[in-house]
Amino acid sequence: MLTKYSVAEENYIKSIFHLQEGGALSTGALSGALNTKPASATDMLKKLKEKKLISWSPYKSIQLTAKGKKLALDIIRRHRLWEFFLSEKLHFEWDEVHAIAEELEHVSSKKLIDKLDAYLHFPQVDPHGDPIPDAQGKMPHQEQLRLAQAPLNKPLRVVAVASQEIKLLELLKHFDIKLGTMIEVIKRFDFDESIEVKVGKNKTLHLSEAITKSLIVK
Amino acid sequence: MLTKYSVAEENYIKSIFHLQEGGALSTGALSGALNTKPASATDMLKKLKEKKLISWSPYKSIQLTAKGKKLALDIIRRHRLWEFFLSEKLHFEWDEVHAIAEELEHVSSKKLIDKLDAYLHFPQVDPHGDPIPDAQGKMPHQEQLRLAQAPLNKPLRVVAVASQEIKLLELLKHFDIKLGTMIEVIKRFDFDESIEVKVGKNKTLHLSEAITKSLIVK
DNA sequence: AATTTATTTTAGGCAAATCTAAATTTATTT
DNA sequence: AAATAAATTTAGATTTGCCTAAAATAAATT
Ligand SMILES: [Mn+2]
Ligand SMILES: [Mn+2]
Ligand SMILES: [Mn+2]
Ligand SMILES: [Mn+2]
Repeated sequence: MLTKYSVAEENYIKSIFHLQEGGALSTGALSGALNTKPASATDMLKKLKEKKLISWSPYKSIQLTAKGKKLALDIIRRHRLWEFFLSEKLHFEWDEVHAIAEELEHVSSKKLIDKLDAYLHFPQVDPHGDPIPDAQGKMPHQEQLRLAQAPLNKPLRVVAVASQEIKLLELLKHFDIKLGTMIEVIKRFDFDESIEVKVGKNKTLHLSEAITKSLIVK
Repeated sequence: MLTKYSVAEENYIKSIFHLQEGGALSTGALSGALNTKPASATDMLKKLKEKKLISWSPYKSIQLTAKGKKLALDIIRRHRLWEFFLSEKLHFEWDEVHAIAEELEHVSSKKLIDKLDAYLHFPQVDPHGDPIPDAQGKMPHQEQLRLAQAPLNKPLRVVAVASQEIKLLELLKHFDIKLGTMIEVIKRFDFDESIEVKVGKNKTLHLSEAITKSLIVK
């Protein structure tokens, strides 16, 4: 049970977990997310199947096994705890933590992560508002109301962003939108699915469809 | 200049640095320290030479270049800062920090290490009493008086241990000897180079040659 | 239903880091 | 100064993770 996995294996497992949330998971999408080629993904799928982390056969769909899901949640736990540490203690910016956590998440000591968790006072969400699985791999389910689907004229709080893309985070920083920011939808434009919002007290912004789909509010 | 090195390369460079402190450096000693075989060390020496981190030719001696030494000091900086963090903030024991830092030291972000340094208030020594190189790679030179060579009847402070071997650290923990512990040499026994010491106020211990050579005092 | 296009898998290769076994060189004894 | 022993290097393999190009399969069009 104390099996160790390689950095590559862990990155694949985590990506599979994230991508299959969003429905179907193709070899192409998987390799795309990992900056590899489809042929490489196929190689890895064979190995992950061998290790009973996924179920898959040539041309058939990819599913995490219970074992694979458990591993994925553990990696996500490490990733998000390190992100929280980087943001909260070392004062890194929103858009800088992800890349560093991508490396730190592979340091494997269980004791390290549990002590880090305690040191940070068991945070519930990472700096992007994403929930942090606990030591048993339980992850609180989060409502996924996108700003794109939100009702008009109702004050909403930004609780998460749907992507960690640096370009998105930069843009949000420019607009001064972060976790906790209050937003109200004023008007929808069917032409391009853009919307006009009120941010904070007095500022009015015009947000593209891409942005409204990336903001998760409550 | 933003060259990235592999985990294996970094481990070799660090070991070469440490081992050549203690005089001559053989391929066998190097591979021994890294738990590999001499043939593997030779392979790596070729690569490190190629990258101008060491000077070496078949059967000739191994020397770090200026570039190699700089890299070594940078890795040692990362290693010792993480050790300090693990000990000071996460309350790991003396003998647990080394193995984890061995992994953390390879996370490459310069900004991460400098922010960590600041967060820890620029510590001067790691939990084993070893000096931490600064951001420019300067490492304060440390007096290396071994308890084995120390004068009789003089109160001495333990400032470092010469090895991170778990077995040694366990033994020291058993004797309740740590950094800062005051020790006084009472008597030497030529028979086996062992010594009798007074530790703290009232306790008297008999220490083997292996231990007296591993304790650095001031 | 047949054809074309897109996706995925297989085949064959390469670089990194390791190994064992054999060859070479250096060091130590007689 | 040989002979023997020890250390080191080379030769040849293996595993992991990736690649390109070709083959196989599935999906979309005509
Ligand atoms: Mn990663
Ligand atoms: Mn995150
Ligand atoms: Mn290491
Ligand atoms: Mn140390």
